[in-house]
Amino acid sequence: MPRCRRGGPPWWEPRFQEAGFRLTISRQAILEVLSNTKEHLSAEEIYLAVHKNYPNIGLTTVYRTLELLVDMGLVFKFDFGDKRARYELSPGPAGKRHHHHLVCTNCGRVIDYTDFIDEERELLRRTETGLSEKYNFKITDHLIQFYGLCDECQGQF
Amino acid sequence: MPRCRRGGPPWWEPRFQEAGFRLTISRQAILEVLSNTKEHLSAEEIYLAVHKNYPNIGLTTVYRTLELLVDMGLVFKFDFGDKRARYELSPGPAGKRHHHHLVCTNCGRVIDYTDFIDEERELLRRTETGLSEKYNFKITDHLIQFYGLCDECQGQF
DNA sequence: CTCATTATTGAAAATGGTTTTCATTAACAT
DNA sequence: ATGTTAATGAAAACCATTTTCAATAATGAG
Repeated sequence: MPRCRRGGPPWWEPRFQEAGFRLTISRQAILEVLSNTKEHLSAEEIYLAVHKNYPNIGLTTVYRTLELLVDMGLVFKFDFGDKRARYELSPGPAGKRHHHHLVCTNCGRVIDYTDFIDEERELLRRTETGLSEKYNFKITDHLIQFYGLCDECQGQF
Repeated sequence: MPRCRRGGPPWWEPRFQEAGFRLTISRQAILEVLSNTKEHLSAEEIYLAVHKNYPNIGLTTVYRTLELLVDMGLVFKFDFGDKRARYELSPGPAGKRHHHHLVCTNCGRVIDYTDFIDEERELLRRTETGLSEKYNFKITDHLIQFYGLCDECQGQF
């Protein structure tokens, strides 16, 4: 079943207009899949989900579209150490909050957390200022991930 | 030319003893290469460096050894987004300081920095405590990287 | 020191996620 | 509508990494 949208066009539509890219069926389908999941899907998982409704959309297109979406900043690409890239729709204008990830090194589970983002933002600000002065390096992005054992996996050790 | 060591056995030797692994020529050669560079070498680069002195050590062994060293905690494995893993000798007992990385998204240059590590440690401590309580997640490691434009690449945009 | 045991190794082949090629199709401006 | 050009699908290529398997070397026992 579709998510609650008030019929209006999805927020990413103007982004295509501006950038001059065509908003094709494939691209919409892939964005739909990403917007309807809380998971961190791999390219193949996205392909399989899209394939249910659009059996003629190929894996190649999924890869190409994801690359485009990442370049456009609509989608984030992550590496959680399981040998394949995983994708996640960016928070968007009024969407999810910015978050980071906890990765269980035993079972691979990934937990999103939005707590402590404020502290991290403060760290980021100071680091950015400092490093910018020292190395003349302009920070545009950051990656913060924590690794460890999740609830269920702690018992095993 | 060899680094200044006072002839004593390298610090990683006992780690092999304890773990019950054999400290073979290959493993020593690879550790030597890693301890004599400031770069973030890829498996192939390590292979090429080792190959100069030990032409009979194969790439397979380099991969296998690196995996072992990472498991033993003697070496860190990083992904800077250039499609291959890069390796770095762990700080060791009296070695380099713990550091994080600045990655230039234009030229790929990687800068190590040890500044602000204290702030990060503080963030880590608080985050660890908080997330541990909320999700019962035991943090054992973290990955913090900043992306942006290095000194030289800023002019291009 | 010698031998047996078992970890380690090298070469070649396999793996598997991702990218490229190229002919075909479909979006969009006019 | 229609032409231009971006976007697509299928198959092949790519390429870092892993696996296979027979050969070799490190270590402990005697």
